[in-house]
Amino acid sequence: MAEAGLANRVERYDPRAIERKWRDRWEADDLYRVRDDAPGEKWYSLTMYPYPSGILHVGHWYAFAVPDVFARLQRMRGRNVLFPMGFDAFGLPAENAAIRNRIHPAAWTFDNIATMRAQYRQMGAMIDWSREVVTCTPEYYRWNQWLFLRMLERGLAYRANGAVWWCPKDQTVLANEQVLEGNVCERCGSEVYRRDLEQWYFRITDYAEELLRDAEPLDWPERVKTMQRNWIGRSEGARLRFRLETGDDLEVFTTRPDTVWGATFMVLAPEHPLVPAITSEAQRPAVEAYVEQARRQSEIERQSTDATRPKTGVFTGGYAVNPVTDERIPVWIADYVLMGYGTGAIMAVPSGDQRDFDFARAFDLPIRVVVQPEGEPPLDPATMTEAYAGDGVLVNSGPMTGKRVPEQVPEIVAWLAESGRGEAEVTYRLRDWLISRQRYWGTPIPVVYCDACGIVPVPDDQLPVELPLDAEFTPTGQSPLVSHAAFLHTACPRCGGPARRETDTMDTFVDSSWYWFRYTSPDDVSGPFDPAKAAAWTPVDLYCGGIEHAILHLLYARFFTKVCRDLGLVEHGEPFLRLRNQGMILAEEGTKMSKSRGTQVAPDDLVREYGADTLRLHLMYLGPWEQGGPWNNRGLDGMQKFIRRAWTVVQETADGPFDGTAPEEADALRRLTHRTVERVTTDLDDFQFNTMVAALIEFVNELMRLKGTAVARTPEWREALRTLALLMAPSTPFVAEELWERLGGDYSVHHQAWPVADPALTARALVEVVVQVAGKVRDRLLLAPDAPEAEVRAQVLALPKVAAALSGEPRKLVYVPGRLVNVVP
RNA sequence: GCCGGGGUGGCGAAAUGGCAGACGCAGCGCACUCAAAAUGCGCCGACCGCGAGGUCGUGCGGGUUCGAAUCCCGCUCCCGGCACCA
Repeated sequence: MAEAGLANRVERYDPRAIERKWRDRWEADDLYRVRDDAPGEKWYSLTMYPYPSGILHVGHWYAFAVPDVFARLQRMRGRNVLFPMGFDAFGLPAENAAIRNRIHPAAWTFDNIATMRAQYRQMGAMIDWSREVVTCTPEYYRWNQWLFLRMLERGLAYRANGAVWWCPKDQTVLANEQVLEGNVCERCGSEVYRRDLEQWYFRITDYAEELLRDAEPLDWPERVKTMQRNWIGRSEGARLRFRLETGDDLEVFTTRPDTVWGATFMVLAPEHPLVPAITSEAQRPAVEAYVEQARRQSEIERQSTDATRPKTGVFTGGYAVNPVTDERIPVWIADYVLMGYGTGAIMAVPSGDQRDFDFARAFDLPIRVVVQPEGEPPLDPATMTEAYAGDGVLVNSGPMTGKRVPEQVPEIVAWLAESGRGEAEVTYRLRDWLISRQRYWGTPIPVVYCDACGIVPVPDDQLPVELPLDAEFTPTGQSPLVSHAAFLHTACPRCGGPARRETDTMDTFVDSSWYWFRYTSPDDVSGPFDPAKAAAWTPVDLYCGGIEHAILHLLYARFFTKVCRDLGLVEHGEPFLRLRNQGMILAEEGTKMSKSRGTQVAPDDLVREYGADTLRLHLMYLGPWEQGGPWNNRGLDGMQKFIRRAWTVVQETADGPFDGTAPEEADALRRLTHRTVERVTTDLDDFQFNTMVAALIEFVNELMRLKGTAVARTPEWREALRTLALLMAPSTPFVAEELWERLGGDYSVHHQAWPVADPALTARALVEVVVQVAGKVRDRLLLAPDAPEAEVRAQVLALPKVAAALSGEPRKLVYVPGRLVNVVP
């Protein structure tokens, strides 16, 4: 009978039943509802919201379940934690899926959201769904429009000509990703080309300096900061003025104003506005042909072309005057000069710049040495094989000859400025943000075009400009909204006359540039968010997401935050104080997971078989979270085994009685418990989830070893079991709740305080100290961690193994208390 | 080309100046079982040795140190980012 009773008491671990039970209970109790006024210091943990692409794969779990562990730790520490969730619901894939399957993008999107929402519930993440944000709803994108209008008022949104892809057959603009290799339209296969069209831009370049400077103190991965720094691309130099023979001034930007005496020709970007004016009649056909050919290449293509590609270009027939030498120098055009950077024109100094050197050699243009490296034989233009861009002394440089560079560059710039030839300038690589998209599934840009009044913003009280759901979005070669008469034709808000709406929509990166503010007041109808609530919750304390957003999203989000600050909506200028990037989960063979090749791993099947807790642990245990790596199914069994062992220990020993004594063993157990608390806590704080799990496993392994001994009847054992449930709560929320209940704890384990390690108990009473002779381990000693050196020395030298390895007196003895002794012969 | 990150058992990894390989997977052995599964316990870098034990070992070559996977110099391979930005 007794045996049967015992067998009944030890239930089998059944993840499906346990997880269903607690999921229902938590939802019924609204366990994860976040209250603005709850006690505790606020903690805003944010994970990049997903695109509703269909179903969750393990990558989504990796990105979300692991940060959930961290957020749960903060909550148990007594913080008031916001850990919200939403969907980045506008975008190209919905439109493409709609065209392919003939369903409406809205239907496709909301179906996917429903599926994915249910999957996130499986995960056991502590999401407060009442704060969910879905960006394709008018309640959300209305505020994209509102923010756009505020930016328009301040000149931060503007309309300008920009080069875009144009398909002559479909008569439409194409997105960059619709242009296939060889500059071919993805729909009709026609050759496409660049065309200047008016587009909307955000003036992010106004914030270039601030974006650069404010990134420095952020607790972000260094590589992300470096990528942003490079993207912004600050260059110090000077703007110099050259006089053209047509009478126009031609301005150039250079980082080497000290080399202007070596400028022997000039090069303009093919699109430069002065090209037609400076071109001679004799050269005009060649110039026009070159300009036309350059137009067919995208800016991206031109920028990313290998720098070793042979230089191409054409002489315009025109000349400029070098402002310091008064020499007449030829003006060329070449596609290695980019219209979008600096002034779109350069002074070419072939002796000091490799590109100019290559160009000069290709077209037999003069080269003059102006910087001579010190202590080297004089450079000779006739025999040089490459440009010299290093330090040195100026030669052939009129009054500045003999100046050392770079030390004396400021003096040279001052001299140039005094004589009116130019001035110091800082230039950035960053371009303004082109937000127009000739696409349907996005936020309509809230302006109208009136023949009488021009561009007229839609007044705030007419927002949102709703995206019509009955638009014909199958491909006709036209932007969908253009053919929607009821949308297109409207009355001018200013004069009441007939007007046309803007039919372009906004880049979906606009949606994600402020969404975390919306979580703080998702139902606000008076503004994008409630400034008081935003002030209470933001900036975000911890932002988690993929490294692929290192530049665009994170830069745009920082820009929007600064704009919101300048609009008086928030006080801070940086949205995310701490950033962590998860690595990518790859398919088992180490390649990217792919839907089409069937290498995606579906978490639902794994949850059915193992439960969410096991899957969460497995993802944490795969390796360092910031590194990612190939998926494997096998490790799941190990994690399941760990949970079952924890389960077994608790089931078998939870009922006590805990009235026994075992002085030495109980003391050792307490020390182990506290040491485990310390390891788990510091590993979680350091985002080292894999070693955190290892600490839990070691703890359970030890409890397994001890469960049949007297120590399992002591109060210390009860403390150990309760601590185990608490330490498991963030990682395995379901089974931890079940164990906690079994241990008689108050509901819920997720409302308990995180255990704190007592430093007096984390130290071992005795430690094994390694004894080395000449750096080789010869023996070990059990010593108190603070044993005095004299005593240790005597003990060590008395060891037979040490004596054997040593002849005579040691030269030296190194003692690191609690670690090792090294005897140096 | 420039800037990051990395190279440790059969595999994922740990150790960031102090016992290399914690922990897990796989494998092997034992117990339980009629048997298998499940579970529990043990072994598990290479070489030499019957054994006690010894020698070697963290991509390669050097250096610093009583002591190096860890720090420094040089090289090599892999991954990521940027790349004609004047």
